[in-house]
Amino acid sequence: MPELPEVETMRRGLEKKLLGKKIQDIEVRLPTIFQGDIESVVGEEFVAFQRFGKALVMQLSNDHSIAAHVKMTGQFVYKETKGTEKEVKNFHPKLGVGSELPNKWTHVIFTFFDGSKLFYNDIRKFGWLKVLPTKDVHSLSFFSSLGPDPLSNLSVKKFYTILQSSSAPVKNFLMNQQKIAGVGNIYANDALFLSRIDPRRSAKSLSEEEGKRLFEAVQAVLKKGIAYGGASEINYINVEGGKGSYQDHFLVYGKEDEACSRCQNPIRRIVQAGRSTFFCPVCQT
DNA sequence: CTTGTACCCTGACCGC
DNA sequence: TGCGGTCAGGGTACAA
Repeated sequence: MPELPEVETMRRGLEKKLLGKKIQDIEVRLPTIFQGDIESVVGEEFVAFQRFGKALVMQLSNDHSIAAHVKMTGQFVYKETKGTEKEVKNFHPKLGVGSELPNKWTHVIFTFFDGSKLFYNDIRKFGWLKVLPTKDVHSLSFFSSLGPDPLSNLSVKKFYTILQSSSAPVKNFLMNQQKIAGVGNIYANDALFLSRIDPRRSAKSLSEEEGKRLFEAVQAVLKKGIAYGGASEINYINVEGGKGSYQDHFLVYGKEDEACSRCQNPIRRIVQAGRSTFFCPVCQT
């Protein structure tokens, strides 16, 4: 579920909590999730946290980085040596994580020299963490094939050019990370609703005006998602163990049969590329 | 080249 | 209460 706004919220949380922290130890409980040499980062400190689409790159003081993708259910949670009452309260048990860490879904534990810890939890084990030289990060196939990020290095003109290169349904286009990076199912649905474009239309069929409308809608929903701290629809939580609230502001996502907020006709659900699409068949054309 | 589909995995949910 | 089946979806491998 984590898409650009959730990962950006994570990035900000990691930056706030971990900048300058020195790694004392990394305990890997599930080797399939963690690749690379731990020894090459022990004793180093975090110097920068970047995000590329839905992926994170945590840079260390010795020219190495830890690249990470949390996929569907990964969580980074930071805790001081002794959890304060407030931290425990913020920790949301309904999201599948109890107040005690580590738990059965904790697969990697970072310990810092000041005694604080960072836990990587992942129910479905789809996520990954990789230690590698910083200069090699963008050679990883995942990063090298990533399209531009709609909130940093993408202009409306470039967006339209990329849009014109694909005959796939525009919904699939938005979710294709090779075209643009960071948009997943929730924000793709909401951006198409906001721009009043039918998700079934071919990407290249959009007029210049529609392309501009869609681009602005994509940026708007992503910014709104970040402003609400992301969507905790399934089990996303932030670095401090708290929830986001964008799920309370979905425009169409998950609203099958509910009245369209614009024209009151029922929202319809269809499946595109194996994913649910929610849209208003009357006012999205 | 593009587009579609199965799969990885587990928890939630539904019907019986 | 519990059991089986289905669904959710990011990315990827592979088929068409």
